Amino acid sequence: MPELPEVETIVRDLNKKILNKKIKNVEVRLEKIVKSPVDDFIKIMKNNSFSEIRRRAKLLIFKLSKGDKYLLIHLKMTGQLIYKDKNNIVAGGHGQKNDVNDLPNKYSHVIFHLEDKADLFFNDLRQFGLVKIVDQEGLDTYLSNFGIEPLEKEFSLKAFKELFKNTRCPGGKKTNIKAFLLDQKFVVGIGNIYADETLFESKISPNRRLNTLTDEEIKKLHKVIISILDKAVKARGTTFNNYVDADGNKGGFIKYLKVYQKEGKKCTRCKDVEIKKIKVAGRGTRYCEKCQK
DNA sequence: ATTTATGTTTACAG
DNA sequence: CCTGTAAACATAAA
Repeated sequence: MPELPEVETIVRDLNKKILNKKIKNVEVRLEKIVKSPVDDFIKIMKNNSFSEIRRRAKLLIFKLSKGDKYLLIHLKMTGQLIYKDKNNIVAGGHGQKNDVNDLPNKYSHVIFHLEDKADLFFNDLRQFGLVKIVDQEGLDTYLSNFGIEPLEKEFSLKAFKELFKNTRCPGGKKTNIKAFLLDQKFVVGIGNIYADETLFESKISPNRRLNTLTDEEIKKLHKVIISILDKAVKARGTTFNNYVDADGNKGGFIKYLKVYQKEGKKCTRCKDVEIKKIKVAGRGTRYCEKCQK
C-alpha cells in the first residue's frame, strides 16, 4: 500500500479538494469492502460532508460534518483514492493499468458522488482495503493499537529506545529489525519500501536481531527514519506505473531509492557488490551485503 | 500475559 | 504452470 508519505500526500491533496463538499450519494459496487452495514453506511454518508481529513499511521480519517462520526479508509496493498471533477484528476495509491483515464473501472468498489459533478473513487485491485464508519469510541479503539508517529515530536530517541525493551526478557526484543520496522504497534507508517531504504541508509542488515543493535546504531536508525520519511513526504511519496497525485504529478521519491527494486544493480555506496534480494519477515527485502552489517 | 513467527486474504502480471 | 506483490490481521507456538 501507500506508506506514510503517500497517505500523507493523499490527505493533503484531498483536503484541498473535497472539504465541506456535499456528498450527494454513495455507490457501493463491492459490498465486502465496506465493513459497516451497507444500508447504514449509505444513509450516513448521503447529504453529509467531510469537515476534516487527517492521517494516523497509514489510515485515512475523514470527520463527518453531521452525526459525530468518522469515515475510515485503509488502502492496504493496492487501494487507491482518485478524485475527479471537470478540471482535475487527483489520484493517490498504487497505480494499476488503465486506472485514471477510465473511471469507474472494474476496480472501483466504492464511489462517492459529490456536488458539482465531482467524484471520489475507491479502487482496489486485490480487495484488501477497507471503508468503514465509526463513532468516537470506535475511532479511539482503532487508533489505540497504533504506535508512535515518526514525524511527530513524540518520536524522541528516548521513546524509540523504549520500544526495544522486552517485559519478559531483560536483554530486549529478539525479533529482526525489518519485522520490527514493519510492525505498526511500534513505529507507524513504515512499509516495505521505506523499511528497506531506512536499513540501507543506516547500514544495518535486515536480519539483525533487535537485542544486538548498539546504542550508536539505534541512534542512527532513529535519525534516518525521520530523515527518509520527511524527505519522502516533501517529494510527495514514491510511485510506480501511472500513479499520479492530487495535481497529476508523479511521486518524486522514486529517484532517491537506493535498494528498493534495485536488486541485481551495483550498490551505490560501496560500488562493489550487487544489491541482493532475500525474504525477511515474509516480505521481499533488498539490501547490500557488504554495506549493511 | 507477551513475544515471535507464520498463514491468510486476493487478483493479476510476468 | 509457477511465482511474487506499497499490508495487516488472526492464530499458533514459545
